[in-house]
Amino acid sequence: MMKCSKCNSPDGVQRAGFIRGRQRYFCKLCDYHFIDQKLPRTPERRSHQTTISDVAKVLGVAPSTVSRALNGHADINTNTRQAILEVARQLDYQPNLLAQSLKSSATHTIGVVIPDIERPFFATCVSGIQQVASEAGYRVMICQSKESYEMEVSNVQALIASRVDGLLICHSRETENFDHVRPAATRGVPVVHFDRVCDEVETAKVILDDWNGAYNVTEHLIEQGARRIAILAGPESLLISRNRLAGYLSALTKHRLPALPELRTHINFRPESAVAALDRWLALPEPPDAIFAINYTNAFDLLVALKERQVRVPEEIAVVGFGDEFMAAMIEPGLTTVNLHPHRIGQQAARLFLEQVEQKERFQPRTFVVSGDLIIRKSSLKGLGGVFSLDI
Amino acid sequence: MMKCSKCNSPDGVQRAGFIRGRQRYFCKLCDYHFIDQKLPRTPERRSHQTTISDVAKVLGVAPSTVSRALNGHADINTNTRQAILEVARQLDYQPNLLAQSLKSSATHTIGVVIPDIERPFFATCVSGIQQVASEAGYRVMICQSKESYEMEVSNVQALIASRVDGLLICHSRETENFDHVRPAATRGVPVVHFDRVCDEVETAKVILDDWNGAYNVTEHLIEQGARRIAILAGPESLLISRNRLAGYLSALTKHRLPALPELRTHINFRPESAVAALDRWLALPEPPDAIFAINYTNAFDLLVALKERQVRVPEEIAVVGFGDEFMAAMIEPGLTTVNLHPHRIGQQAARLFLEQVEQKERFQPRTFVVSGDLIIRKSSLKGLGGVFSLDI
DNA sequence: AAAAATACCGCAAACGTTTCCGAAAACGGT
DNA sequence: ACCGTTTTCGGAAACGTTTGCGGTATTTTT
Repeated sequence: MMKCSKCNSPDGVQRAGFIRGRQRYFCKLCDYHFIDQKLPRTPERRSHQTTISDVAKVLGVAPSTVSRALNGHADINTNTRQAILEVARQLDYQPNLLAQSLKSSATHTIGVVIPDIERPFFATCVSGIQQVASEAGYRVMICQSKESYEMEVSNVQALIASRVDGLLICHSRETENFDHVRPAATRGVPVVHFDRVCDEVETAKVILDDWNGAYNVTEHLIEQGARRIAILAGPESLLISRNRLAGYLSALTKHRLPALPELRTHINFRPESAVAALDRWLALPEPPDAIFAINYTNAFDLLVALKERQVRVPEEIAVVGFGDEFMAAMIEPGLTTVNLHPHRIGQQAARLFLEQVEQKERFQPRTFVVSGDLIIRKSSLKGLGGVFSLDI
Repeated sequence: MMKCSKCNSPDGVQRAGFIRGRQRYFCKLCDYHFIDQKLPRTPERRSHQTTISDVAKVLGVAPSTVSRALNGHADINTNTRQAILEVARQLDYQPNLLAQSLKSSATHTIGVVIPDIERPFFATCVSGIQQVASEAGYRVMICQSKESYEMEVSNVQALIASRVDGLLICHSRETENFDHVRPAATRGVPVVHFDRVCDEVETAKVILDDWNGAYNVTEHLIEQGARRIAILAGPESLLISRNRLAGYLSALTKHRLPALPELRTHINFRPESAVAALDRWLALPEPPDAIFAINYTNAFDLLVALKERQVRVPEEIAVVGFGDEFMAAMIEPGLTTVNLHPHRIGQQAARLFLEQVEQKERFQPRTFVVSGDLIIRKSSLKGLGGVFSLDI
């Protein structure tokens, strides 16, 4: 018969049902329930990681002493500290960051949400973020929304649940509701917006200087002798679209050129729409002599389509884009664009986060503007077309 | 006088030095040390997150009951469970993943180390990894080695310290020692290599089919009528370089073409070296009629240099690259390349990790080969040059 | 009616740190 | 010898979960 695991005798032991598939017993003498075979408390821990307690045990000191020694606390004797450091080195002790994070509720991790890592602009932003972050001892967790509002929200929630120390986000194109980045939703986790920002929530922001970039690029076209400058703008709802349009219009006004409505088209950035707009312009009695595409991929679409249609660039029509990528220099003719410095944008976003961590409640949300540089290549050099050598 | 905080009387209380800047007292009657003003144990917790205990307290049940209810355990009464779920919803309870991870020693995070996120190939790999990972409920932590061995090692260590569940790595160009990815160093964390793998450590690997890709692209050139096919190879030490060279040589042999030593150049992928090699070839009494650049950026360098030198592509010299990127389709003439499917590579690497997690010790490391597809564009269509329309 | 089984839930020990508080010993000045 | 001081260290609680096992009430079976 079964022996009571307390009094160690079989007297008074009776069965008492099953629990989780195992037979249970009851000792009347001891008034004690028990199971036939207990599991060992720690079943041969797989790949044991050295802990503070292990170090402490070797030296016969308390875990708290080891912790203090490792963290450079003052209250520890120099000899003790040396001994502890030595043992820790020998045992290859590595602090468990999870435990540290749980205790301190700081993960030293920042979450980044971007629409698409495959787009060079965002990849470069991430690179900038990561550089600043890793220099400050932060790790980076990256999520892609793939331009979907739902994915964006779920990414934000996942990052918050992972207890990131901060959230750097560039909204998806679909996003119109921003409740998921409000302090209530992020549980007070600092949020920094970059590139596609939103006004509804008071956060630190990094934006690029759309207005000035568009102004400069338009002015450049005018200086090249263009008088009928078309603009291939994006959706009117988009802030970047509005700002770039405004810069373009200001440059026209400044140089006393009329803003012709037939030379302004809003598209959704799709290649087909860009080509369709081009064909409408080419069919005009007086086609444009320059086109400003506010999206860099559309500028490429135009270059290709113009070549197919045997229109000489820049002599007949100059083309400028917005956003300088590797390709802009490689294509023939080289594309004149504004370098948006995505690396700087990322760096700055990360710096704003660090600032916020340091200043805590004292931090005043502010907006940092990263200005672009005009990069002149062949596609816009009407006057001097062909004279310049390839700019690679 | 100071009152003893135990017997609450000033009798027998005497000062007993300072500790951490604060006056200490000693009550002789109680044999008890104390400080003048104790800190409250929990000084108004900032932004309190709802915990299991909070939910438990509301309902007057034990935290363990709440835990079981939320995790769908069997031992909970339906009414109790409903009530707990309801309260958890009301209090917006979100489990603390840090605590869960600490307990289960599983973070549901995988670490990825790549040379450079700004390179489209790697960005796309990451995208593939992330898609598979997030579908399986894993988060992704990304590090860049920037082609530096030291950074790679420190990235690996940081990820291991963060207790990632797995490590997906593409080595830097500098890396020749692989101790940092050995099981001892990664503390048993599963490692999956992709793209740039190493033979020294027994891990799951995902590689691209360099040999076949090179073979196919070379054969394609031969079919187009090329007979003097030059190869712009990479450093001989690189595995990809050797494999692609071997594929190229096999295609030549298969078609009974001689492998001419003067048409083979090993470079370090630098644009200047590519152009220098080209100029040497053009100076030959009998220049090549096709060039296979095993690196896609070098293929672009060649196209640009050939245009500068007024050499017609593909009529005089055909050019093919390796690795299909956005640009290959955009440039004029379109570049014939092998699509390496970086997205699939990433997906497969993530899948191998998931497999390893599932099978645990039973997992047999295996190597998965992702084969490339030949993408034919204008730059190699010698026979039919100009007939095809732009492939965008 | 006693024994056995079931259903449900609580206690407490972990996971690995950090840190508040107090103890003990050593020290120094009357 | 006494008292105040300093130095150094240990105990234990806490961070928020999960989970093995035991207790109790209720139901079912002999």
